[in-house]
Amino acid sequence: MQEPTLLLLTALADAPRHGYALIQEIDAISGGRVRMRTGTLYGALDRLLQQGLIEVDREEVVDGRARRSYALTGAGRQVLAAEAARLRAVAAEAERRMAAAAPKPNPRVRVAFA
Amino acid sequence: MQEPTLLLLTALADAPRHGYALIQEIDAISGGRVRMRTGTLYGALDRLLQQGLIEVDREEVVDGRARRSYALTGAGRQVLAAEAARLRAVAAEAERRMAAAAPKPNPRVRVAFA
DNA sequence: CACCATATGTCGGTGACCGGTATATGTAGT
DNA sequence: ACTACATATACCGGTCACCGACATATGGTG
Repeated sequence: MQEPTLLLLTALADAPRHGYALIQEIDAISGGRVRMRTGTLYGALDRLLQQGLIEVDREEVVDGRARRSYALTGAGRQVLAAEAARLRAVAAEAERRMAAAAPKPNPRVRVAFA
Repeated sequence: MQEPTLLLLTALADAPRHGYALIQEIDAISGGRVRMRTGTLYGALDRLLQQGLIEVDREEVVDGRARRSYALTGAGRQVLAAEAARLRAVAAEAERRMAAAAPKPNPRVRVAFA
């Protein structure tokens, strides 16, 4: 699972959203860092639908424009939770190791936890 | 940056290591979940060397076997720190949103933190 | 003698992602 | 009236990280 896909699931975690809203939501979540392309989005949506991690919530027509909104499934929620836990673990390990490296520690600076 | 590459940098975060040791280290870090292939490893090492995130630490011959160890550069350390922070942020956002969803909250169960 | 651990490396295939393009309507600016 | 932008969905070709398999070589174990 790559970052765009993860952000997609994250953007669906609190409420169902349609494609274009997901692009904007991911832009906001990432602080403008990730601008999801439509090619990535709809490819990812197809893949996630096929994997059963998301489902079509409803289809409607607003102002003459078709709009299809997607929702996380139970499986999707489980996968997202697992993925989030895994990311936290890897981030923690990376930070722990970087702190453990310290070839020339400054004796005036102490950390509160080991 | 994908997970194998991130784990590679993480495995180098506390001390220099050679290729085969990195495979074992990543196996250990991930709790056996990620078994890095040599194809992935040496490809990633070449890429990271080219990007200046790692460097060759030393080359030696042990028991008739060549051994080349790699070390994180300053740039690599910065990138790893940034990546770790980013992952923690995404994981936190995903968990926050999943908690915020709660369509049918059980009133007997309360969370300690909001 | 076979097998596994150690150790480095190449090569072809796959698949997620990117960038560009296409289509269509409503709104705001000039 | 024309242009540009926001909204909205969708396809397609290219790239590149990763995977799986294979190749090579030595030392230790059953």
